[in-house]
Amino acid sequence: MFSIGDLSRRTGVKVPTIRYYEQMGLVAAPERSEGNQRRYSRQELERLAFIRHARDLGFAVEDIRSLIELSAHPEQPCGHADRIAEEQLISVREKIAQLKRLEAELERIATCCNGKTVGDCYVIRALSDHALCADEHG
Amino acid sequence: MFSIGDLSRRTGVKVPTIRYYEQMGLVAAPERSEGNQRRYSRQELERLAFIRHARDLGFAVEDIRSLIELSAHPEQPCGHADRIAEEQLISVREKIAQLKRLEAELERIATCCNGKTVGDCYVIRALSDHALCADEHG
DNA sequence: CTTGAAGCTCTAGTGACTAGAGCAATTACA
DNA sequence: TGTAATTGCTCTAGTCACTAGAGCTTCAAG
Repeated sequence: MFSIGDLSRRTGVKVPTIRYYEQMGLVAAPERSEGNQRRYSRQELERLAFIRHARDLGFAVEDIRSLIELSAHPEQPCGHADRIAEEQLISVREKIAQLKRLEAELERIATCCNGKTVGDCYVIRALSDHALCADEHG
Repeated sequence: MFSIGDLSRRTGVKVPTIRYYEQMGLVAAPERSEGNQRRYSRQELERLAFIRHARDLGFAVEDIRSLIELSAHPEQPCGHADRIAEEQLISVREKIAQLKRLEAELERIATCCNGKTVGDCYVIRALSDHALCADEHG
C-alpha cells in the first residue's frame, strides 16, 4: 500500500495533481486508512504511471480517459487507440512546423538588432511592421 | 475611426479578445461614440497589430507589455527588447526539441501497432510500460 | 509521548482567452 | 422615416490542467 506521497515520488506526478485526477475521474478514488488518508495499490500506481506517460506525450486528459476505457476492454479492436495516437502525432507535427516558422522569424529578429536604442531596435520594428516578416504566419 | 468590429477584421484579433486586452491594460481604453461604443484610431489599430504579431510569435502577454513599455521610450538602450526576443527564441527551440522527441516516440507507437485487439495494441502497451520507450522524456 | 512531516478538504488563482445572457446602438435598405 | 439585421455593450461564468494557500488532522520516528 502506498500513500499519496509514495505515489507522487514513484510516478513524478505531484500530490495535488493526483487528487485533481481523482476529482476528474481519471484515477478511481482509492481505499482510505482509518484516519481517512488515501492508500494505493500497485495497480493504481501503474495507472498513474500510464497517465503520466501519456501526459508527457501531450495527450489531452480526455484522450487519456478514452485510452483507459479502451484498455479496460482488451478484447475490442484497437483501431480507436491507434487513431488517438495518430491524431496526436499529426498535431505534434503541426506544432513543430509552426514553431519552426517562429524560430526562423525570431532568429532574424533577435540577431539583426544593431541599433543602440529602442528607437531603432529591430525587435520592436519587426513586431510593429508585419511587412518586415519574411513569411506569413498566424 | 474604427469600430471594434473593424479593428477585429483588420487585425485578426477577435472582438472579445480586444475587450479582454483592454481589461488587461494591453491596449488603452479608447474613445467612445455617443452611444458608448468603442471608437479606435489608426494608432490603436497599429498597436493591436503589434500585439497580434507578438502573440503569434508566442510572446507572453507580460512580455508584450514590456515590449510596449520599451517602445514608449525610444531613447533607451534596446538590450532589454533584445533579451526578451532571445529568451523567446530559446524557449521556442526547447519546445521544438521536446516535440521532436515526442514525435519520434509517437511514430514508433502509432505505426507499429500490428495487434488486432486492444489487448495486444502497441499504443496501450507502450503507454503502460515506460521501459518500451527508446529515450527518456518528461 | 511529542514533534514535525505529510495528509486532509476547501476555495481561489493562473493564462489567455471563449461563451452566453440580456440588453442598446448602429446601419442598410425600402 | 420605419424597421430589421447586425453589431455593440456589460457582466458572469466556463475552459484546460493544474497550482497555491488556509486551516485542520493523522502518521511515523525518536
